[in-house]
Order: sequence, then structure tokens, then C-alpha cells
Amino acid sequence: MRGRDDESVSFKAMTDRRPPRGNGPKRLQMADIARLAGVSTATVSRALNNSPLVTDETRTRIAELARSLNYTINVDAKNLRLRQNRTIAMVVPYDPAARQRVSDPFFLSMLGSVADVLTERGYALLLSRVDAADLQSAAQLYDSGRAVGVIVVGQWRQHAVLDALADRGVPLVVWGGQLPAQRYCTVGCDNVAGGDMATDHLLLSGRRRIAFFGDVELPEVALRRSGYRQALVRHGVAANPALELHASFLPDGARAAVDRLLASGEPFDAIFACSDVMAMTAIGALQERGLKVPQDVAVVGYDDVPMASYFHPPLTTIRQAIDAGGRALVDALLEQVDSGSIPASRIVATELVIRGSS
Amino acid sequence: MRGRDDESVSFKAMTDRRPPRGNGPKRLQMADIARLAGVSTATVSRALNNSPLVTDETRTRIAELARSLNYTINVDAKNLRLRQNRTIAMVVPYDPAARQRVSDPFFLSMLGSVADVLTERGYALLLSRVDAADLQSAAQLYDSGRAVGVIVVGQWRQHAVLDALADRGVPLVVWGGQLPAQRYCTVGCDNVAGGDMATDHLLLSGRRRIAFFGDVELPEVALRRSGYRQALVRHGVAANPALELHASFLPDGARAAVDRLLASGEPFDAIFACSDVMAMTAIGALQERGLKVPQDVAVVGYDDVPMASYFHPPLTTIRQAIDAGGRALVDALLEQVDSGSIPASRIVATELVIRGSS
DNA sequence: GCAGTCGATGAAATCGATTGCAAATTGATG
DNA sequence: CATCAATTTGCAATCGATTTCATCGACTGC
Repeated sequence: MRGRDDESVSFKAMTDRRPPRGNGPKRLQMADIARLAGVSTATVSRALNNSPLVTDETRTRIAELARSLNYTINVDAKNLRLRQNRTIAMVVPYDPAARQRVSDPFFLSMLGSVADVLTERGYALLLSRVDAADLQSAAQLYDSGRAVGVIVVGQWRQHAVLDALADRGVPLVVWGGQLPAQRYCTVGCDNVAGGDMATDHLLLSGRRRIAFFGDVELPEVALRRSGYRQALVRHGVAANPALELHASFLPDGARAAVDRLLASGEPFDAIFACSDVMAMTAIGALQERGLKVPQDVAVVGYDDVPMASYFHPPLTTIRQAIDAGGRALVDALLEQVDSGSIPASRIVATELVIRGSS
Repeated sequence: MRGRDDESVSFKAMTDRRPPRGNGPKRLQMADIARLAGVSTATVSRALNNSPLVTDETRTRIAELARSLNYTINVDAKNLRLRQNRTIAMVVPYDPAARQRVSDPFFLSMLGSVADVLTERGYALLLSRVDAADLQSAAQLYDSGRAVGVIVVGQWRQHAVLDALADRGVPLVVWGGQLPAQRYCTVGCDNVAGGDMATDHLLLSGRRRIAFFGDVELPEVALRRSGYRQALVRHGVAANPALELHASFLPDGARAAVDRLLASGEPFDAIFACSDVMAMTAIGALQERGLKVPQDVAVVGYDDVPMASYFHPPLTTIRQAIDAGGRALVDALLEQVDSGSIPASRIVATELVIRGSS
């Protein structure tokens, strides 16, 4: 016959209401392995989980059988039974107002870093783009049991929503700046120190009219501006509001800022841009207008994305340790999942990398 | 409405062997909603799935209760019962030989694009980094029932492995070049046409000594080189092997190639680089050595990553339609999942974008 | 040879949802 | 007031794994 000789098949066929719908052909399941190995599913389960309750002989026999048939356990069933789950969700918000993807390589590198760490830890990464204005929905990934916790890249303008999610008990870690009374855990570099370092470096090299480019509605950027102002004060340079320009992370935010700055007639001899992409596009815009970098205008960026060192002129920038950051995000989240309490926020290494653009 | 409030609970408590282990506190489940709404789980299930079998009044009452309690169904249980799964896996290979992440923004942009399309279609994206030499393991995501299909970004050197996976019935779509007798479905731009366009453009602008930068072990790159050679032949220019340089996608592949090219003493007046990142780093290297782009050397890249237009000089490049590509990948995969048969490979728009670097 | 141990295995309950079928409710009609 | 049809709702089986408890054998010692 079909090789299935016992009556369990016909019994099953009788009582089985046909499965609702399912994609693909029949997938191999534990019962199949059990039948072929001449044991029960209990034994197969134990064998595949390296339980000491099965003979080594049985274990290897089953393991080989399973491997040769490309059998892998059904994760849904396993998770259901164990009420566990080795998946974490990562949310990369996008800006719907601009109907534009956030394509900054920094975010994407962070994503890659987190993916690597999770892979190493045996966790899966569920990636989701969500409307930055609706971070609330990120929690669904947790509520539905799909993921044990959520990593959000960037606070954007959603500080209050993040606080609320944390209050609700959603395991949550956010890449971003530390805010006074936040109730969620953040991981990020020391943005004040970063802004200070960048500005300090420009001041030390003799620049006095340093422009700041960024969107201060974002906490990280606001903190960097604090650092910028703090360095100016320390060096006895008065802050000049006309040199603080709004520039979004969208592709031509910095170009527009350069245009406005030039149009304003306000003299300047340096720019501190809040991301490398902004810095690079600003440099491009300056060069097109005949200004030399760093001779006429020195530029410092932020992030140290891979391209920064290959750019021409190579970009002076504030390095955010992306690998350490990914690892810290994952550590903090898993710690929170295990302990149930919100761990302290972590700061990752921040350092000035001096290259040709300043 | 049965008074199902107390006895069902005590009955459950009696027969329940305590759950093995589970993370977090008790999560809300359908039975809770049912109890609070005074109905059975069957009704709750139907209400939440908009079945016509429940009264509108009941449906809205249950829906509001569920929403107010932040209830979301357990996806594992649902998937198990329905033997379905709305998750697809995306695999971004990394090169372990170089112990280096593939950080090319093109791959990452593609990832973002796929994520967007899947979100729109109600699918989740499981992201996994795998050793490029072990693409085999990508199939585990399918075998374990975690995902209904797999998208692989880039063929790398694994053509044979991909063929084998397709033969085994793993729903699979690969971003990459079309090869003669491949048995898996690819989505990608027309690499031969792309290589031809880039070279043709350089030839039309009077360049004759055009270097080619790329790693021809990768199918896509080999195809682009075919286009490059084809264009040369058409214009009656003899191909010069000394101008075809190996350059990897790793960060300083192009810089090294520029060094070798200059060291060889072989004269050249243009470079066709197989990615924008290569092109940008090549331009940086040329400028450092005092060569002007495009006056001394014209450069054309490939991909049209977001930064290409903000670079200085703005990069002439071959645009691969990333959004269309992501959509095509998802379409092809879901089609394969539904139909069970391997759909035809798709070609996405490829076009020359002329900017300042050539 | 027989009770007592210990080790390996199997039977069955369970995780949280869906759904075919049966039962209950309602309304209409004879 | 009884019967029947049309709606709603509930019961219970089911998805594929894990794990408790019971069982079955093989040894051991007396």
C-alpha cells in the first residue's frame, strides 16, 4: 500500500475534517518521523531536543532520519506549546508626511547590526516599517505574541507614545537620546558629548562662525545642539540663532539648508551637520557653488557611516559605535524580557574621527 | 447566555498542569474576552474575523471590548490551526571570508522596499543574515514553517545551491541576474542592457579607454561586463583585458582597483563601476591623486542609490528601479506560494541617469 | 525465582485559536 | 398552541509540538 501500513492513517482520515486551507503540499511533521523511526512522537521530540531520557543510539538514529528528510519542527506549534517565542520585532519608522522612506544608511546599518546579534543569539528578527506618527501600532507585534519585545529605531516625535507603551508593559528598547524623565529604556550615544566634540574640534581649528544643521524636534538632534551650544559657550563664542538651521533627514534637507544659509547672507566658516548624509550633501552643495571644503567651509558630520571615509574629502565625523549599539539594544531588550523590569539606559561609545573635511 | 463565569475557571485550574515556562505575565487570550463578553470563544473568533454569522451588535461589542483591552489574537495558535502563515523570509547574505558586512546601501534599500510592499500586503518580514557560502540554511526558514517563502538578495557564488533549493520545492525568489538554465525565479534589471548603456554613453561622449570595475564571479557583474564588451564591439573599440579590473563590493574594493590601474600604467579615460559605492570611492581615489572627474576620467556607476544625486560631482549611473524591484520580488514569491509553480523571471526597469560625473 | 530499581518509551493532556455541526432562540404561520 | 424555517450561538475536534505520568523491560540482590 502506501507504505503507511497501520490503521492510524485510516482513523485519521475518518475523523479528520479536511484542513481549512493551507499553502503548499503536505509538510513533514514529527508524527511522520516517529512512524518511520518506529517510535512515538514523544521520543522524537525528546531526541531532537537532546533530552537525556533517550538512548544515544535512538537519538542519533532519529536525528539522522530527520536531517536526511530535511525535517524541521513547526515553530508555530512549538511556540504555542511552550508559550515562548524567540523573535523580536524591529521597527523602523518612516515619515509619512514626506511620503518618503527613511533611507539614511545609518538606520539601515543599525538594522544589519541588530540582525547579526540576534542571529548569533538564536533569535529571529521581524522587521516592520511603521508610520512614525503611529508608533502605537508597533506594540501589536508584541500584543499578538509574534515577538517578545520591540526595538524602535529613533524616537522621532513620539516620546509620549513610547512612554505610554512602556507603561503598558510592552518590552521596548529605543535607539535614541536620553530624555529627563523617560520611562522607557534607550540605547544611544552621548549626543550632548557628540555635539560638543564636533563643535569643539571646529573651534580648536580656528572656526568661529559654525552653523548647525538638524531637526531639533527630534530629541537626539536637540541634544546634539545642546552640546554644540555648550562648546560655543566654553570657548566664549556667542551662539547665533541665524546659524542654527532646520534640516530634515530627508534626502535634500541639507541642500535646502545650505541654500537658505547662503541666501541669508550670514557669514559662516563651518557646518556641523547632524548626520553624515546631511554633511555629504551639504559638501556637494557647497562645492557646486564654488566654495572649497575644508578651506572655505569646514564640515563635520555625525554617524561615521561606511562611506564617510571614502568620500572626498573624507568626512570628519562623530562615530556612533554601530556594532556596539546593536549589541546593546539586543542585550537591553532581552534583559527586559527576562527580568520583566526596565533596565537602565545605555550609552554607547562616541568619538570624534578627524578626516579631511575639517 | 450561559453563566460560564466561575465553573469553567475552576475546572481549568484543576486540570491545568502548569505551563512549562513562558515569558512575561499572563497575556490576554480569546477565552478572557469571551468570558467578559458573556459569549463563547467561537463567537469571539467569528466576531473578530467579521463572520456574517454574528449579529452586528455582538460584533461591535466584542470588537470594542477587545480593542479597549489591547487584545490581539495569538498568531502562533492561529497559524497552527489554519496551517497558514503570512510571513516571508528575506535573506541578506554576508561575506564571511571578509568578515565584513555587506553594507552596500543598495541591498539595504531593497530590503526597505520589500518591507514596505509586504507591510502593505499584510505580510511580515523575517530578516536573516546568512553566510553567503551557506545559503542552504536559508531554506530552514521555510522548512520550519516560519515563512511561506524566501527572498534572497544576490546570487553571489551560489547558483548551484539556489538551483538545488528550487528543485526541493522551496518557494524562492532571488534578486540577481538571469542565467541560462536556472531553475529558480529571479527578479532583476537587465544587466547586459545596463552594462551596454553605461558603456555606450561613455563611448558617445568620446571616451575610448574605458575601464571596467567589478567582481565577475558574481553573475550580475558578469552580465554587466558582457554588456560592456558588447557596446565596445558595436563601436569598433577593441576590448582591452588590462582595463577589466577585479573589484569587490567590500568598502575599499574600488580604491584598490584604482591603485592597481594607475600602477599598471595603462592609460584610461573612463571607468564603468558596477555599483555606485564603487564609483563614489573610485572618484574619491582619483581626486586624491589629482585627477579631475569628469575632465580627466569620466565615471559611471550602477544602482542609483539615493546619495548618487547628492554626491559631488553628481553621479551618472544606471538606475535599477528599487521600488519596482521590491514589488516584483514579492509578487513573484506570493505567486509561487499560491500556485506552487515557479513563475517566470522578471526584469525591472533599467535606465541611464546622466549627471555630472561623465 | 521474585520483588525492587532504574531507564527508556508511550499515551494523553495541553498550548490558543478556528469551524463543522448541533442546539437554542426567534419569528412566522397554520 | 404547535410546527417549521431562519438566525445566532455553543460544543468539541483540530492544528503539531512538548511534557507529565504510567508502563514496560531489563537487571540486581537475596
